[in-house]
Amino acid sequence: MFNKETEYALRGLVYIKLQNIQEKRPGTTEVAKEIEAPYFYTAKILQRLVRAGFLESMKGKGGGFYFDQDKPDLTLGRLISSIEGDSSFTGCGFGLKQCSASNPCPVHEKYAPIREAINKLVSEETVQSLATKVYKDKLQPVKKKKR
Amino acid sequence: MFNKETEYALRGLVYIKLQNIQEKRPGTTEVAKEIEAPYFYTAKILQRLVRAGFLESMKGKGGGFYFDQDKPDLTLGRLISSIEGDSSFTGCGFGLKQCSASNPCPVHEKYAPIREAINKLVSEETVQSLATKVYKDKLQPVKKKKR
DNA sequence: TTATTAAAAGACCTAATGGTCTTTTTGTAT
DNA sequence: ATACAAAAAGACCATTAGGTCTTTTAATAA
Repeated sequence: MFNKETEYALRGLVYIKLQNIQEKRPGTTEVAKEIEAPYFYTAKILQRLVRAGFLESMKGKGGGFYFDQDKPDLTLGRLISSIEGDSSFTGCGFGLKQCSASNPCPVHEKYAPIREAINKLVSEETVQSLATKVYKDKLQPVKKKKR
Repeated sequence: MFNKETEYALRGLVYIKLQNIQEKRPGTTEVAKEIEAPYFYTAKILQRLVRAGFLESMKGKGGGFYFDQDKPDLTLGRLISSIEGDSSFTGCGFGLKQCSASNPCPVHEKYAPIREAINKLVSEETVQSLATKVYKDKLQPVKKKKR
């Protein structure tokens, strides 16, 4: 669905936040292992996220990555479009450029509700909200249905 | 949303079908112009579609591309996954590989209805159904709302 | 104040996608 | 029968995405 960089970024950030909740600051090695991404590539991606201001880092012994609690939560939408551009959300879902009279796009209407749902999802959910969910699931696993 | 090849293929096929309805068989030149894609690249893509059995072609004077009316309609899903692989539809929407207990994917549930809607759309709509819509819209433009 | 640890920077490589062009084959109209 | 028109084949090139590695900078613990 997304490109590799976005996927690694998303997974890495959620993991980092998850560790932060537990008062830990994971480093590149740990993150790369956890998200099953190549070490150097992970390092590069995390660097970019720091430069973009989405993430903080500490050098030296005991260093690692962490989120600034004072900054607002990072929505999936902002993260994704910072990496892939916002064409993923704004463009016509089926890539039929002009939806004009002379060249109408026949999928547009049918795709509209889907695009709306996606936009809702990525503007409501944040890296932090996802990490929190994972954390809660860890503590208290989902109840099984009766059988 | 999709890669270029998929986009050009989709747009090209819809255009070809649209011409077929009007008893015409467009050639590469015409298709490329219409979909605003590079001539040679369009040629290559159409060739692939013919080889894949999605489309027929005629060489020589008066030649061009057309659909075999006896073949079943080509769903968007089949077209897309023949070009991009089916990972676009089957994978977890947010690329968080394992949705297991140890590494749960927190977006999965929220994305599920969206994926379903997409799957429905791409399995119901076909190149032919889209072309027919465009054709009808051409003949009888959408009614404007009162104002 | 120095050794060690970890991120930052940036050069570099590889594979995949996107795109171009020339030559060959095939069909059809005349 | 032949000229012409059009697709088929396939080599080739450019750009981007994905990935690797070495060197540098900065922080901290001892």
